[in-house]
Amino acid sequence: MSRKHLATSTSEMDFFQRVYEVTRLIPFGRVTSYGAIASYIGSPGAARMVGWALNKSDGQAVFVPAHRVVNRFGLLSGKNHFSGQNVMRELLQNEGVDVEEDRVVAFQELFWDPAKEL
DNA sequence: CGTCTGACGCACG
DNA sequence: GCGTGCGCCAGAC
Repeated sequence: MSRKHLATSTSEMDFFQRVYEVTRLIPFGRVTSYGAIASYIGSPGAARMVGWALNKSDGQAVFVPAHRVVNRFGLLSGKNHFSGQNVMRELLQNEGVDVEEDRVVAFQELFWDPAKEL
């Protein structure tokens, strides 16, 4: 059977697709971490892969708000992978997320944990 | 086909 | 309490 058919559950999708799906569910003005996503999709410890997947998210048909994903310290570790130097920061500030020194100021408050919120 | 390298996070000393 | 090492898995060389 073709594995391209519309998946009815996340278990039908591969790692990358799961990353994209969860990332799209991050609410406007909120942020989460690579590790939180990895853990939620059933691959705890595969935080690096989440970053790798988001890097490739550029070519996705549906927009993936990769700028809402930061590392566990709230640092914009992936900002260098956007088209411009401060694109990631601008996108976040555009949503009302305060960023200082490449770091989400109210990270703890704005943190959105898929395991808890979903 | 073996090895290195990541948008990370943790266990261990 | 901090530096070092390694696992996660896929892609580049």
